[in-house]
Amino acid sequence: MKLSNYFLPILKETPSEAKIKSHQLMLRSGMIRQSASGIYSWLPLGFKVLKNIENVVREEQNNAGAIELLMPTIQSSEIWKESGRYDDYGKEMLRIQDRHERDLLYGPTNEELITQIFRDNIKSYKNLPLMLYHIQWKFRDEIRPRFGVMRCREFLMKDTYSFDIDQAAAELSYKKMFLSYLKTFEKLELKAIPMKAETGPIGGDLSHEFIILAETGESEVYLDKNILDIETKNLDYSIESVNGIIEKYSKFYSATDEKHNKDDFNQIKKNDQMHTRGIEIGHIFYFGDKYSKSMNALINNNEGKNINPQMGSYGIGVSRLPAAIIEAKYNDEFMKWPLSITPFKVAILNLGKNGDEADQKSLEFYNLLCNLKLEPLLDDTSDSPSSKFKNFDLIGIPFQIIIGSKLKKDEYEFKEIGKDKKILSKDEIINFLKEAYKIDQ
RNA sequence: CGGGGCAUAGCGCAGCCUGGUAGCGCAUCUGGUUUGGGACCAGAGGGUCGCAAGUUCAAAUCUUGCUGCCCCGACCA
Repeated sequence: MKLSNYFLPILKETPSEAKIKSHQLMLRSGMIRQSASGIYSWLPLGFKVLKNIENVVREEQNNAGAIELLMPTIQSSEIWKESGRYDDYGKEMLRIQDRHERDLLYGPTNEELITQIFRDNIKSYKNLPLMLYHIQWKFRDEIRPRFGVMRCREFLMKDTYSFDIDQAAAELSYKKMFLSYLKTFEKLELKAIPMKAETGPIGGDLSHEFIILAETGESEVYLDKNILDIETKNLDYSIESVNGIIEKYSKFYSATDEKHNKDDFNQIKKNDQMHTRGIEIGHIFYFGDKYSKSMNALINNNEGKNINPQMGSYGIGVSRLPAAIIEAKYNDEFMKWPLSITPFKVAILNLGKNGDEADQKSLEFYNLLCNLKLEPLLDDTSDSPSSKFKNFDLIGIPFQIIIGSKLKKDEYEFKEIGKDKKILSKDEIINFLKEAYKIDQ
């Protein structure tokens, strides 16, 4: 993409309504614009990041054996009346009437709908276990939206639902998701810590929140530092690995303030005690037959008896993640996106003038990178070099190729954000990028 | 919903107290000079001062009501 053809409205100044760095940065770098309190438009740059995150999440759901489908944003009130949540959910649910004065709602979550789909189509234990998920916009009419996309009313969520024949099988599904969450957040370069959680209005008794540490986080958290050292890089979905995963974490103390227990916490060595804040980026629940029972979802077990399947649900706040990642990775001078989700893989800063050598070198390099699927963003505007430097440090594309008039024919300045500039040849840069992004050719 | 604050050009703000021609910086457009860490000169465009009512000869400015937005709290992915 050439910047001269792109839509990237960068703000030099910070809008006064943004109070935390992720919100400020997302506004300044032209990722989002607010439409109403807690409701945002995603501009091209932000949209790319969002879609890339969505894909990382999707890929790992698929690896875990979950199957993607898509349910609507608007739901009928009927099924919510069946489960009893039409009244329980309260004012957070946005209720709508159509022209026939039928009661509809903008879905805040999808347990009812997925249970309906399940009960209408699955009748036998032979079809279990089953994990279904979708990535869809939700609406919760929060009392107080804040912090940009971190806590908004309309948000994109990945929600998975598991159906199993009995509790033991359901716990295995739960552990699978637990593991897939660790892998997902690992790919996003986030250190996510699972913590035992309250189950809230969704109900049930086995539940974990996945939290990343950040001073601006909304939850207070207490933990044993050693939990941060648990290795998540080489996890696989073997039965041993899945079965052991929760135990690995339960060896070390970690809790949000709701579940915090002072006595337990004080048994940790003083040096290992950590009290800080965190951002919740995922939440998983096992809730048994809460919905399958109230909504009369029945399957035949291997004795020919009708039973209610055991269910769980597993959410990841996809639209919250860009902000959470910024909170975790921005260091007051520059932003560097994780390679797995960066909006462009490499930036080319053309410091030359129309038609001069640097300009030509930039275009050639640009075309080459496009052909290699290294998705470059070329700054071909006539802005001053210094303004280009500032803009690109703000946007956070991990690598920059800087092409000015200083260097010889096959010399280019190459910078990885946060590190010193190097002078490299074209081939060296391309090999480096191919390796960084694991592109073979 | 309780408490606090804000609303003037795309963004950041001044003007309001003490009523009388709507301003500054950035951004935008035109022309020119520039070009390695947010360049310079000259010119231009852009506003029902959030909405409504009231007071007044006269309201961005004073009064009342409404709406929107932000912050703190209770609630949450």
